[in-house]
Amino acid sequence: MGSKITSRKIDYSKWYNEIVVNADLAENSAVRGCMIIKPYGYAIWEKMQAELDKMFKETGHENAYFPLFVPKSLFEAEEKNAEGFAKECAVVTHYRLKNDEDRPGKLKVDPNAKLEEELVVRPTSEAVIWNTYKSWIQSYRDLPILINQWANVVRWEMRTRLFLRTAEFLWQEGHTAHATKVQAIEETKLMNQVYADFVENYMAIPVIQGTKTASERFAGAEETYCIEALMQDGKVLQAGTSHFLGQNFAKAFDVKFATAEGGLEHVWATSWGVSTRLIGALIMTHSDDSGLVLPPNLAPIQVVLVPIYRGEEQQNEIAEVANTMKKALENKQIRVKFDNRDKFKPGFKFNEYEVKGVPLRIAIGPKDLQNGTVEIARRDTMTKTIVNQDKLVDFVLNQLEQMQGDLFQKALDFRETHITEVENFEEFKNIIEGKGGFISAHWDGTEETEEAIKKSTKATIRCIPLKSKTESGKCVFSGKPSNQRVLFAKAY
RNA sequence: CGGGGUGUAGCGUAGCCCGGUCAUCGCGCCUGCUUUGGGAGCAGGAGGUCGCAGGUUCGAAUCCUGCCACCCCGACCA
Repeated sequence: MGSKITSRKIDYSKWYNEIVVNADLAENSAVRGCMIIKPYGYAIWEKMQAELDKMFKETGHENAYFPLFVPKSLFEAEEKNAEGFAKECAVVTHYRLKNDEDRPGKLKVDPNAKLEEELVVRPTSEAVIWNTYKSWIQSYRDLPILINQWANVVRWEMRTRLFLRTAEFLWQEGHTAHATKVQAIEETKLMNQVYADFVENYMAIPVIQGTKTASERFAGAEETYCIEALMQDGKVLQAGTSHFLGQNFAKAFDVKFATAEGGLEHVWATSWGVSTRLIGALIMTHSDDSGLVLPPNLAPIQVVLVPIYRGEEQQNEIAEVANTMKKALENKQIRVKFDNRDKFKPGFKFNEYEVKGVPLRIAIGPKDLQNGTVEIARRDTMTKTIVNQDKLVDFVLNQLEQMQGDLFQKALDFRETHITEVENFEEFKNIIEGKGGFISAHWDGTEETEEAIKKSTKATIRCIPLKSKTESGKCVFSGKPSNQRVLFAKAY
């Protein structure tokens, strides 16, 4: 369990649920496969939102909001996209309930309130947005359109998994329109880079950037860029995608613009998104047996102050010192909580904040008052240090920065030791069944081989990495010639 | 939709084979006192249509039938 997960036999879902429930992050909802995010978990999401939003704006994007309901006729306009999502759509067919005469006090759907046209609850918003863009775009002067939406979407998956694949989830979806193919592809790559930067720098999760194979591509996309992250149990999670949509949506929704040269052309599109699935990635990358471990850059509470005292007089005395420290730390933009609740003992609080993954805990007791010190405990290493009060602020700043870097490095080391180059299919199967992680292998580029490997091992091609050298070799499955290695893994 | 499993207090559970002081225990909750440098102790207390509906029986949490819900495995998962 926890950080020492090396065996594939461990019941990972149990470990995961344990952390989630203990950490007050979420619990299963009465609604099938949906989730309830408690305030503390939501605070993490808000922090992620804030940082991502900043990055989107720095790259020229604006926020907007589009409807939750998509009329079926609009939804089916881009055929590939519609087909890809058809099997997981929640559909609104009626708009009214009425009293059930057979069961007093109960309601039933009013058959007279059937909608003329069904409404699809958005599984993604391309359709409704491109229908809107049609009226916003006439000239090259209207381009590019660089819009992002923060929203919820619904995908009626047959099987759900908390945070990783919930029926309803929160996300952001960017939808851009460009005058040229080159610009659209640049946008696609740019956002892939933004995601990689965010996930690595804020979440301390190393990712591999790459492109998807045709079979793993987004329905309706011509190219899908992704970031893939390795979890502690050896499985891989797709953490974010950025799609080059070509002119597919422009053609489906008839979005044309007048060029500077006087021509009329379809616009080029991209879409990109990350979701609350990232919270799952965060948990599965850093957590250990004692609960969550949050990277300082994301932690809603970075430092918690726990007083230790005997009697009201001493409590007041310590509270005064603690409040002074709190102010000093807050002056350096550190997020601090002083937990002066008298109902709980220190040991209880220590445990509580460990479960919640608070990076640093400062304990102040009578000994510290006497010595002018505090005890500082680090969540990731579980080490304690006695620090002089006058050096507190510098120490904390330094430790937060250190911890952010250490968490990333630890995850990176784990990943680097879990990328295995293999040359034959026997080896391939052994790694997948045993060690797990990424497998770097040659692939002949055919869908048949990809499918056959998936059937035989459950491993899929996670991506064709952007940073990979060309190298000639033989396909690990078919033996046919190949000029590049791709990354295989079992995925969530 | 297939295969397996589970429904007993807010949560986690014992009891079910073999029907009869069996509604058990832990956590949590409430009151009081003592506690506070690693999840407090003691004493007292509140809280349950045993998933639902039938049936068998003198008697059902327990046996039978049907239904419902949830979980796990699979199919599915841009």
